[in-house]
Amino acid sequence: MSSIAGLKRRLAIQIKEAMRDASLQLALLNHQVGARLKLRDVDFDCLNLVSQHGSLGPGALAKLAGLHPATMTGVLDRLEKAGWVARERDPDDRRAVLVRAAKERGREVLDLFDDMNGKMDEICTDYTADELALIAGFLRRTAAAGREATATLTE
Amino acid sequence: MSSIAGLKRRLAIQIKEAMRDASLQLALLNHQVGARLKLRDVDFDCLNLVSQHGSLGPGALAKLAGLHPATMTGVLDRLEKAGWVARERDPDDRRAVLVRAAKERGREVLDLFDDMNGKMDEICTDYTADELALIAGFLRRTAAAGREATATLTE
DNA sequence: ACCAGATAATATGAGAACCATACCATCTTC
DNA sequence: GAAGATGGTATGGTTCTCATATTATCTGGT
Repeated sequence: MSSIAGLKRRLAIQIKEAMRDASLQLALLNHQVGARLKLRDVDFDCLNLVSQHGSLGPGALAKLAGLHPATMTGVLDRLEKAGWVARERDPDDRRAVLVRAAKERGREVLDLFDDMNGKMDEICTDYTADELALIAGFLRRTAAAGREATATLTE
Repeated sequence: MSSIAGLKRRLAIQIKEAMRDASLQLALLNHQVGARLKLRDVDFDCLNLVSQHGSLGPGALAKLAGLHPATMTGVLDRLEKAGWVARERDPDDRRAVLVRAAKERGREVLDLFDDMNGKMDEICTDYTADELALIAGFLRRTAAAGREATATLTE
């Protein structure tokens, strides 16, 4: 009943609930930040993917985001017009296009996340270095799990 | 340079990066799960808000989700038609409407998250009860910070 | 080298979504 | 009870999404 295993099971449930809540809240925060930047949610997600992956084609990006390729054309049109990304021709394949994030506007995003970042820093001060490393590892594993679960669902 | 404070600062940055990555991946996972259920991203978010808050009106829901009230009418029309939520009249205020999540379809969602939940359980087995409690607390504080940061941005 | 088929991206057009405004019903205050 | 506030939704114009078709380029087989 109150075995260690049972306790851990309950804690795992709490973690999943808390992660779900955090995920929802961060999505809503993204929505607000995006709104300030005149960015649609899906556009913001795509911009983040481009930032993360460095440089990739519209097709690959559409696959990652779970969007139709034609939809990605529209997303990139908006992002390019607003100066968030640039389309470059792939030197090795003249059909292909490479999307690159424009570095200049990164500061605007950071400013809007400033409040949230400050709060996260405050929270972090309450933990030891070992504890922070533990949490960082957990979050990285969670992100990886999300990536895999998404891939499983799309294949 | 390699003081404890400096180390902690670097770890805090890593945590913020990992959290941002996890948030993006979970958003993409939500997108895939939603797609299987014929749910738009925004509809899924609203459904989660209703599940979380129990019962509330379209107006309050629109405020939480950062949407225009008229948009929420469309969201609720879709959710109601597909049987995800029910609109009930508020007995105390005949203008008002109360939105309630329909319990029946919860299983469908859980099934689609089954893979992700299993992966999270696996990850959790690698931590002690104390560590899990620490992580759960951190996540709850992160969710709260997100809520506050969003509120600050919308006011 | 050439041709057939595959691949990358985008144009087109139909249907749907989003939201500003207007509107109706009901509540609250004086 | 009247005036204004509030909650929700109908309407209509703009924008977005995506299936399909199109164009340009690449690849493999002969």
